[in-house]
Amino acid sequence: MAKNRTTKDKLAWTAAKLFQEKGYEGVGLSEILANAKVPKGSLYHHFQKGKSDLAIAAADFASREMLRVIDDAFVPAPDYETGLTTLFHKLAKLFDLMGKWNGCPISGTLLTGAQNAVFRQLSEQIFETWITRISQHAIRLGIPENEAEDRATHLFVTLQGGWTLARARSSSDVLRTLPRYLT
Amino acid sequence: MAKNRTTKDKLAWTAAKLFQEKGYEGVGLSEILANAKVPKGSLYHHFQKGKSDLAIAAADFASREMLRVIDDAFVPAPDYETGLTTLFHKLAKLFDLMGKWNGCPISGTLLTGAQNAVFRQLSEQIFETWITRISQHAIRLGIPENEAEDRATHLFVTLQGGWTLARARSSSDVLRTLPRYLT
DNA sequence: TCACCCCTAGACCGAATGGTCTAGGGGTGT
DNA sequence: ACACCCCTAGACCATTCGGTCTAGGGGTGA
Repeated sequence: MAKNRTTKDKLAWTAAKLFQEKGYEGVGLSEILANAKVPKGSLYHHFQKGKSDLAIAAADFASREMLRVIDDAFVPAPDYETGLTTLFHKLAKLFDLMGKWNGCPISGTLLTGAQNAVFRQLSEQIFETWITRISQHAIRLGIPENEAEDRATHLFVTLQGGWTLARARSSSDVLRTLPRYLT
Repeated sequence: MAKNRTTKDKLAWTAAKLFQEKGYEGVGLSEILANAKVPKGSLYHHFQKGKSDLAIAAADFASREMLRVIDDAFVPAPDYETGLTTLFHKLAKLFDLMGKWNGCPISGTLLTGAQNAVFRQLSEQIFETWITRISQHAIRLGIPENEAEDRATHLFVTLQGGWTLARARSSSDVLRTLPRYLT
């Protein structure tokens, strides 16, 4: 987790954490403010549109962190399968650390609540970024180019679904068994 | 979709629909009441604990419908692979019908919002019901018993993740390509 | 040292939230 | 025909929601 150097960062970080736990609609501004120990005036100074701008910043924040985890798993890996297995194990550990409750930071923040074209579009863009990144690692690790995108999508889908099941079960075990299906 | 014979059913059905669209926290009581054309007094007569009881009824409702779709796909299938492919195609069609926005009715209703032990537990129970049902079909269609649970879990995870990606992309295409990974 | 301005601080706002409570309409059993 | 009671109906409640606005603290540049 990054640190809260500035007030703006602190807000984005706190919001990301809370949205992931309870979803966009499930968190009130007052709760975010109280957690970040920042007054309302500061929020609206840094994020003119208020809660929705904050959600975008939070999603961006979370996405960058996810990309970091992906890189950490795949960069040192000798092949795609090893990288992927490491990724799932890393995420299982993360899941446990977060109290076995949190959902996907992106769908929890952007795909919850009323239809919002901007949110939906941003979530799509972020997901494609993840898939592309995984795909690049796959190619680098010897997966044929015409297969890589497909493999990456499969991985993403499995991860997304596995996380949901893990959440319902309150157990990260599923996440650790999933690589079996992807090799 | 079942019909709204009684006021109670109408409420559960309307709530299920709305929770699936916007999540538990994203829907107000007043919106449900207006859509169902039912006064508040009736709601609290049929569901003493109010919104949370309504969510439980809605999830139950949605779960039964999902089981029906699963059966519809697998019962006439000659083998597991065919059944599974039919299931994904049926759900893709459903996804399109619902305006390409709705999420999983269970996670949207129960796994959104603040930590709630009852909701979490119910979601787990419902998901396991689905997996068990799929597993039973698998066995009936010739999958070895010691593999069936595993295959069913894999299917569920793929479905759950695929639906999320379909939602972000506003396209049911992914859902149609997923069976490829499951055979 | 002083003026400037970025940012913090929180009081305040109307609207909407989930929930409670009292009345009364209308179908049913006798 | 009457009494009973299930259910509808919606006014009303405190609380919280997201958002606006004015004041002032405090660091920086000249």
